[in-house]
Amino acid sequence: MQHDAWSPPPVLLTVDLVILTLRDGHLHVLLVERGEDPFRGMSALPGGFLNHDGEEILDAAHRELSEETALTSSWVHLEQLGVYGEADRDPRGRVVSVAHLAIAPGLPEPVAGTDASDAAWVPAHAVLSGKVEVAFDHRRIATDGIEHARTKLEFSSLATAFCGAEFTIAELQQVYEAVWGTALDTRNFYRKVQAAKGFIVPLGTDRRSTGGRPAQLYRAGPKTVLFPPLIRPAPPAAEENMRGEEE
Amino acid sequence: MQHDAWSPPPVLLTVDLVILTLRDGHLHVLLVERGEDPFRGMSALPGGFLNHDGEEILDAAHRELSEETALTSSWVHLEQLGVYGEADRDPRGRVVSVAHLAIAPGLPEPVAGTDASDAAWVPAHAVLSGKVEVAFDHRRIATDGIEHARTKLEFSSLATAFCGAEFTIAELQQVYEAVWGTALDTRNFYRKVQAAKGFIVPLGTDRRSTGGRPAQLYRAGPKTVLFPPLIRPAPPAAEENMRGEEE
DNA sequence: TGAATAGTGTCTGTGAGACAGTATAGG
DNA sequence: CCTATACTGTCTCACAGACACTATTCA
Repeated sequence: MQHDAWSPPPVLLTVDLVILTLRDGHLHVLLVERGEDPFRGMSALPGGFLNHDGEEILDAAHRELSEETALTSSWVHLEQLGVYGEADRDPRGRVVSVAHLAIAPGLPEPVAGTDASDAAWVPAHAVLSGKVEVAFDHRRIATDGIEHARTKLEFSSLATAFCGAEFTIAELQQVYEAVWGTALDTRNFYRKVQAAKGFIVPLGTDRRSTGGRPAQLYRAGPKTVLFPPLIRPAPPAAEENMRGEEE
Repeated sequence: MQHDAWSPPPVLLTVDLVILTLRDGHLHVLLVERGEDPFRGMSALPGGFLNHDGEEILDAAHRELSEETALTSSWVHLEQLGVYGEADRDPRGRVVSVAHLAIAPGLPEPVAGTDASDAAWVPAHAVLSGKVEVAFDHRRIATDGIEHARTKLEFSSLATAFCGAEFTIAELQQVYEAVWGTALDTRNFYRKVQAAKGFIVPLGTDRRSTGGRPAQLYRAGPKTVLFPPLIRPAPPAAEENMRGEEE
């Protein structure tokens, strides 16, 4: 942190958001259509520059989030993901982006932000697979964000952020299945979420009917870290290479 | 990432390093004595501003690392930790720091860097407990870095970065014990590290004598993520509150 | 042969996955 | 009573922690 008399080179700081939600049982990412150069007309993650008046980075992320989704801070999970600052990532010059991960309960419809021409929920697999082109290094950022969410579902109560204030265990299971992209055994899932004390707490005998037996309602519990964790099933690996990546 | 005609406020970017190593069986952090204002004479994490010529953030971290420890990039683990950009964290103005975590094998002696008056290995607990005062928000950064390393030891082969190219299982166990601050059962440790295929690979029948039976030498294996992981023993909790933090 | 370090084998309980049936509502 | 959804109980196996002894070198 020490410095000499020479003035260090200033950079421009932006905040970019990987906003995830569940729509019809599938994981979606919010993308906006860029209304300005560079990459005008192309899809990109929502985000923007810091305000002038010494705005905090996290505050800027909250601001962008509410501009894009009309979501209040409550019931939204927001955390820092990492810095993306490669020198050539933005043709305008040295622009360093602080990426954030936001998790929101299913939202009715996207809201066009002030800066963006249009906003839309895009299936996560379309972004991951490259079927949808995105500006800058935003595919990388989105990929990192989704993987971060997948991992964090195992060890934290992050999944409840995809649900509203009240939810059933079946809904919670759908969250895990959608984010992980795998089917889970209902009985084992019930056992495990209830074994992790402090994860979810039952709301009296409340219920909600959809044509079958009413379901118990739960809300998020006080615990942030899950113990025991809900380990993600290993994807079918090519024999003797179970889980574990080469260097 | 969209922007208007107004020019966004530039910020100054620094790179700060949490460099960890093992010395006489204890975890140590490298601190430098600041030679410049602000906080002149106080301890701080090594770091500095980006160079002018479009230097990459990771390159800057490598540069600071070698300036401070005379360590080549090889055998050093270096990864991004996070961004620390609170508006009032630096009295000079808006200075945003990209913190990095570096893990190095035991180094003989610290090397005074170009910018720092002095550099010294400080026991991690002295920094965590607050016994050593550090400048800026560097205690927070160091705390986050150490916790990150502790967690990552469970699921990745990071521990081998604390060792040289060749090491014994006993040495590897000392790494885990020092970083986690707990004693481990030798027999279970042997079983687990050998069960995680690709973690360590034996080097023929090489050996090294220190007065007892020669030990098998190993080197780091190709796998980066450990499966099964080496779960950190839960610290003795106050009954019925085993692992899991309040919100 | 004694000291010092390296390495191994077993038992037991808990948790994870596989699996099938019961319970309660609306029509 | 049929359908649709919510929930529960058991068995088995693999892994984790606790624990004690054997192996190899040097002085």
